[in-house]
Amino acid sequence: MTQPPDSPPQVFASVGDAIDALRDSGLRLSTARRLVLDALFDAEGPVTAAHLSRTLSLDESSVYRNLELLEDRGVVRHLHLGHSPGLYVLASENDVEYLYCERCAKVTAVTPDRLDPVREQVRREFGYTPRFTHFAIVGLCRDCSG
Amino acid sequence: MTQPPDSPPQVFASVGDAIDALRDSGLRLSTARRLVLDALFDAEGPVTAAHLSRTLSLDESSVYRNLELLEDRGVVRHLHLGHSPGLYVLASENDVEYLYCERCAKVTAVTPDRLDPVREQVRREFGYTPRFTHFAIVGLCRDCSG
DNA sequence: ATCAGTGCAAATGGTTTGCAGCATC
DNA sequence: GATGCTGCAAACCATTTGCACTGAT
Repeated sequence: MTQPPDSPPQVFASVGDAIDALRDSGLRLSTARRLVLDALFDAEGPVTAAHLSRTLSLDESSVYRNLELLEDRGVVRHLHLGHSPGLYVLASENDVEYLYCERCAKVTAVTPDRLDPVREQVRREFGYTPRFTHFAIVGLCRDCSG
Repeated sequence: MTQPPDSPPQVFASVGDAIDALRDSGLRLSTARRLVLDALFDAEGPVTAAHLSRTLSLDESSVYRNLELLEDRGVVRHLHLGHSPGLYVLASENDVEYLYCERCAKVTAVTPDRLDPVREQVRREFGYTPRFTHFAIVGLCRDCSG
């Protein structure tokens, strides 16, 4: 169950910085933790816990525990594209929002400011301020909406 | 896995009509099926399979099988509000779209035409045509967005 | 009498939890 | 040496599937 801003995003320039900060807050730097952080720093985009578990040869429960801990600390966040399992990314100052094609699975990531007009329109019209960082906008991309 | 328009919505004025149509298409009218349809006709809003199973004293697998069958026939559809399990409703000519507050769980249902301007804006700007019938717009309602 | 539809039980996928041992502080 | 973190196993929730039996046609 993930509520809005779990914690303010904590952005670090490198794995080292992130680890320093974590150590300072009284956590240990285990091999698994370092591997997960490394992988997230290197990742192209959001990845699943299963993927991390497989590629890093770590137990899935351990991966989930680390991701949860990092998410609580604001270092990581997760999102859902339609029915997809949780996808994990490093948090960034301005968390990216996603559009997802439910037909061809194409994903487009955009900075929140680009969706602000949409957000504003929904807020004015319906009183809800949408957040597409955690649950993507789901629909059909240009190619699929024929 | 649910793709866009599973089938065009089949709208019936009463349970009887729906059942007639189903029988015509070669299906049997079992007690369980009738109970599920009755319950959906009577329901205030979208309900879970678990809820139907409990209140109707039917096996959950049977409920899921009936819902799936009805969804394939366009009589029923299902949706997700954030992390919620599947919620099932009768299909209607113009399927309602939902806004969901991830803080207080408030739900607002609106007719698609009211969201058309938003849809159009997203389409113009990003090339995606969002469909909020299956995955709701998730964010904060007025009261919760302080 | 046929065979679609049922309940029960077991399997699935994603995620969480309990626990005993290991490794980091 | 204390204890945070690990892997393993088992549990969890939502959903699906296999199967032998039952009941609508």
